[in-house]
Amino acid sequence: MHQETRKPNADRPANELAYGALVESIISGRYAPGQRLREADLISELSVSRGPIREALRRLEAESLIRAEPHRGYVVRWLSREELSNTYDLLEVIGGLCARRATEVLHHDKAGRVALKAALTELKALSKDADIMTFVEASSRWRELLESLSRNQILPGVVAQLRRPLVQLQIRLMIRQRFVPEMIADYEKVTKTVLAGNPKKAEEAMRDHIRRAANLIATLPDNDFNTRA
Amino acid sequence: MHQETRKPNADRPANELAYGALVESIISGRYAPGQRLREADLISELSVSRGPIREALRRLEAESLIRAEPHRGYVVRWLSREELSNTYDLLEVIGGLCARRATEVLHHDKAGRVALKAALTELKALSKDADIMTFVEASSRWRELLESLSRNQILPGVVAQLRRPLVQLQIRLMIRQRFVPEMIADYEKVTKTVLAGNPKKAEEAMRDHIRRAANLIATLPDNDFNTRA
DNA sequence: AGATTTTTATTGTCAGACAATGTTTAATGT
DNA sequence: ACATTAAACATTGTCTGACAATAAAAATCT
Repeated sequence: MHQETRKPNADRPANELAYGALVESIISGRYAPGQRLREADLISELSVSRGPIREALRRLEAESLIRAEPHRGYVVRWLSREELSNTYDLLEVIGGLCARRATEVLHHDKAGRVALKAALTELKALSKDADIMTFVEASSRWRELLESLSRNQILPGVVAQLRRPLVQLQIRLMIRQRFVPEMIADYEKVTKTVLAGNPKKAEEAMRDHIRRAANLIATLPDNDFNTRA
Repeated sequence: MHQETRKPNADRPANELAYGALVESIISGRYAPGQRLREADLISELSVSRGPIREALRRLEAESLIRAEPHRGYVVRWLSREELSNTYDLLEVIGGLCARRATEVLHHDKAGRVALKAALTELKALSKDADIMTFVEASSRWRELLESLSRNQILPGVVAQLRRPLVQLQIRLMIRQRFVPEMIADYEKVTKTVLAGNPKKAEEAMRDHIRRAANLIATLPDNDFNTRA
């Protein structure tokens, strides 16, 4: 019985496919902030039926990547300047916790120290290539490594959720202005402080770094932000 | 045309109804942690069809109140001791931020100061009545007031999400042992410190309070926690 | 008993229909 | 012409029924 594969696409579950495609489209900026999402469009675009699409949309709503307007559909979420600042306030204290814990853990984790150094080396090597996206990805890997070293199973998810609405802004900033050297210096400083083994200082270094990033992003012009809501 | 109300229940959207009912059942403990949720059961229990139920489940999954097991359904999430500790680490730094910011804001917000004092008074009054649930609700109101005073639009949602999996534990703790006086003393101290106007001290007081709460919950016996995963 | 196949239960997906609601356009009254 | 109201339209929300895909349980064979 070697029939053709039928309508239900067997490669990947339709709901995950829809969810993944939507996340991709949103954080890449292909769906502009404020843009309305119509179920009918998504059906034809993704070739899955309403069920999985609606499930994916609810999921994205819960992660506050999109906002639901009853009987009107969903719109891609748009951060106001204030929300951005609020988000960074949270990221700052959470990042501080992450660095502090990682420092404590690394004290007796040689493999971790090696891995962290490697991530930094990779980051510095990439700073010469001009490609922004690969640099952003590498810096994400550095951050995620630090998060995993902090041995807090909840933290990475919280950080990811807080960061999602603002990665587009970060990328836009990097593309328009070349802050890569400053960022590299920051990553290097945090890494060294963490490896030095003083949790308090590591926490402070990470908080400084995040504050600096916040200040940089705040220099973006008004039309990158939601002024209405 | 005064026909009977048809199948589509017009009172409240079915998806919200399902979501609300499920949240209620989970955080109240009516659905025990680890319990499996079958769509068919939920359909007959809530009298809504699969669509809305599945949307609600996806939403709950995104909020990590339940965990999805592909083709096997969902189970009510169960915190391990480690996850509980991790969660409190996050709540501690976030709570500290909240208290610090609220202190700054209250410096020039008389109405806010009055409201905060009122919330504390209510809390102290309720401490005499034995009803645990109303006390827990009042303490939630106190905390939420402080969150709103902190003027961080993102913070309340993050805190709510982190707290959801552990409120049952909190309630269980309060019912088994009478820590209400200690808690009251804590709330009073934090409130006074916040009103005193020193952000640093307020932050520290709140962090101490949350750490104490974490230590109390950690005294619960093993069978309140998930030992396997 | 242990491994292999069949059965069964449940989730995952699709399609079509209609209800509920919000938006736009047309009709109406002044 | 203008504002108000009513009809038409578009889109989401819900229900139903059917079937596919998968995992767990039961039955079968060696």
